[in-house]
Amino acid sequence: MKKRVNELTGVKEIARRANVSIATVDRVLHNRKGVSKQTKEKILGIIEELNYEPNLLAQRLASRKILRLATLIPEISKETSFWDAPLKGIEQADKEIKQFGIIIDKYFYDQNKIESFVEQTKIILESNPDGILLAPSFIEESVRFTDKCRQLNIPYVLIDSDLPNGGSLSYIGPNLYHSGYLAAHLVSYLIKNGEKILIVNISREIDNHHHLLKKEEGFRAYFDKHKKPDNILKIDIRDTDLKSIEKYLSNIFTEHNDIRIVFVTNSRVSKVAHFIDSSKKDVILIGYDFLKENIEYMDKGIIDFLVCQKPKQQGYRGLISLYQHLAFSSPVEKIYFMPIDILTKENSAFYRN
Amino acid sequence: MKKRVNELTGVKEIARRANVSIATVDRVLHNRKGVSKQTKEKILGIIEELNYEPNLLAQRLASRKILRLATLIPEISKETSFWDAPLKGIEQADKEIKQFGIIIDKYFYDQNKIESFVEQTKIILESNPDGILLAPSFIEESVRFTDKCRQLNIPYVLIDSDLPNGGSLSYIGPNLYHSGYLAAHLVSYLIKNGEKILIVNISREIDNHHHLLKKEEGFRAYFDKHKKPDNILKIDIRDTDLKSIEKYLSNIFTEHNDIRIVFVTNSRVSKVAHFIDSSKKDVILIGYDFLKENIEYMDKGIIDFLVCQKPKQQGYRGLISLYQHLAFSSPVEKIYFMPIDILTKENSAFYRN
DNA sequence: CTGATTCACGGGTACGTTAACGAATATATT
DNA sequence: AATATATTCGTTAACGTACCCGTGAATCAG
Repeated sequence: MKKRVNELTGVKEIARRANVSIATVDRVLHNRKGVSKQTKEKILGIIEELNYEPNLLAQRLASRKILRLATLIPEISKETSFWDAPLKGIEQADKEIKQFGIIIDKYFYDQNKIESFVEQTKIILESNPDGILLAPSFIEESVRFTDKCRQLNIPYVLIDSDLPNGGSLSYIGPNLYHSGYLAAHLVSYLIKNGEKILIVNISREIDNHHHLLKKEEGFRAYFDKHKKPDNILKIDIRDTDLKSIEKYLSNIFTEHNDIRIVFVTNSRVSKVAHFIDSSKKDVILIGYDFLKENIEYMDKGIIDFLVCQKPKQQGYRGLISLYQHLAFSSPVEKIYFMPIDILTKENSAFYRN
Repeated sequence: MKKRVNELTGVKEIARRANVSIATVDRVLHNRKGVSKQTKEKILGIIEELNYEPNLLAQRLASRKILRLATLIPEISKETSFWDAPLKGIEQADKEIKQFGIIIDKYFYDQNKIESFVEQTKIILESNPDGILLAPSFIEESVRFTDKCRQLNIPYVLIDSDLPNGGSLSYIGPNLYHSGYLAAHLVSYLIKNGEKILIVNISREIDNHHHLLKKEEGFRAYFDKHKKPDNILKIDIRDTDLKSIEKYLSNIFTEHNDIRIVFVTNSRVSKVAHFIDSSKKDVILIGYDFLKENIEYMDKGIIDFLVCQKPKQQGYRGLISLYQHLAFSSPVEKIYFMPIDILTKENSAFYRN
């Protein structure tokens, strides 16, 4: 540890070289008006020459601005604990940037109630935040909301699924199509001739369903492009309670006793696992997401593979992106696809969500 | 954006409540001497009460300390570009924390020359850094070096492989055993009865070899615990040039024409891929690391799976840990195992190293 | 009892940046 | 020409913390 040497950087040095006060340098740096063209260019030249970079610490410290960010994601329901992870990411980001003068207000909606979503968006707009992190489950309503945000010049970041209207500061989430494609690729290693594949979609709300269709599309696309297995079955289940699900599954398994691979297009795979487990079927089960209940079935050897896309990171990165954009106007990747992680019994213990 | 409200936090508020000056509060915070027991306790009480957390920005800004960190990793050789990734991580960390008064000096050694390693450690010790990031390829010499560091009270973080003497601030890297175990688990899905597995170790230096043995051990352990495949072959190749490697492989493939799975225990898998490709063998090839040449063979369909452990993150996290420990004495995970990532042709494009 | 030493504490400046406020000069208006 | 208005710039007080230096009081040595 040494004393800091007297470096010749910073606004002070720039001011000295330009024979002006630091206030003038500051004006140029934030290109505010009140500086003659001449001196402005002179200062810009010196900034270039020194390739000055502002001290972020001092910047944030001296800035009396407070940034208020709002997050809107589904509440954690009994049906699925998926949204626990993004929330954790949000909380972590909150903790890290709280000191930097950032206030984060968290809002939640019920994934089964569109009204709750709309209501929360209204509350958020009234609070007039500086930026928004949104998980847009309901497409139409989300489009309306984000259009409004653009009108009001409030930047927003989307996580988990994208919207068709564009204009977000960034999308951070999975490439659904490719995650399905990957799953099919895995399956291609696992399946033998004559065996059947079963695709299982479990979802109540139509909007979320769109999510699943994208994955299914990718899944099928793989087999269209490569050697097609003899038979791909599919079942859509619109109830999310265990009993209904088991009934549907039981039916289709009775009808087809040569199903070898089961691909569940979302995190409800644990419910399918419950059925497979109790009915002692010998199938390979592939599903989505690093949830406690899924991991348990993986450890038991019922679920073979889980595809996962770092939901916690999505929340975390989303907020950090907003913060960096607002505080330092740093560039943000417009589309940030999460990696498509493959989990098995043997690497899940090391996974970082 | 609003003005910051007049909050009553910070040393000033503590000082006000305790009827002392901020200097005294500061003394207590850094528990330096010069404060009577009475007032110290009073101040500590108030700190507790407000659950005061120091403003890290102001802390770093006001601190005249400069932290100097040294990194020592293998240089990027023609033989393998593996160390490019950790270096990138180091550079990224450098960029991010440069402003916080951190100077990072990078040192490199030749993985084929122990002397170069020893020499660099000497230079580093002479420079008397505040912390060290080390990739300890040569075990014995590294132990000697780190023992010295502990004597001198210089904290160090290990990446990529751990050392037996303990005492590091943190180990950040793979769990080699489990990565081999995982690979075997994958293989168990892919292999059919009667087919043979070939393990390929390619390494010149004995020390690095230890790395590979750990993976092999994990790999074999899986099959010891589960149904054992009929035949696991193994070949140790001590030359790293393509020609020698191909000769060895050619021999063993001639001898055994029913090898179905090839498991290469490190990143040199691309050289094996070259052989497989040109000799048109139909085998499943599993190897390590997200290197350009490996990805190319994966895209061509020659390499089926790559196991990868975020080498860039290792460099990045290592430095960040050191920084946080030294600057804020924040707690650091003693062992941080990287996730064991499975890459295939279909998810490698989304991978973040 | 005097001088030196130690102890407990406060004053004040610095870190690099922001931005409110106001001064000085130039230009426009009547 | 006198006044009003714009333009261009400097002074200065923050932001929250670190730490040097100085002061007064208590304690100790001789």
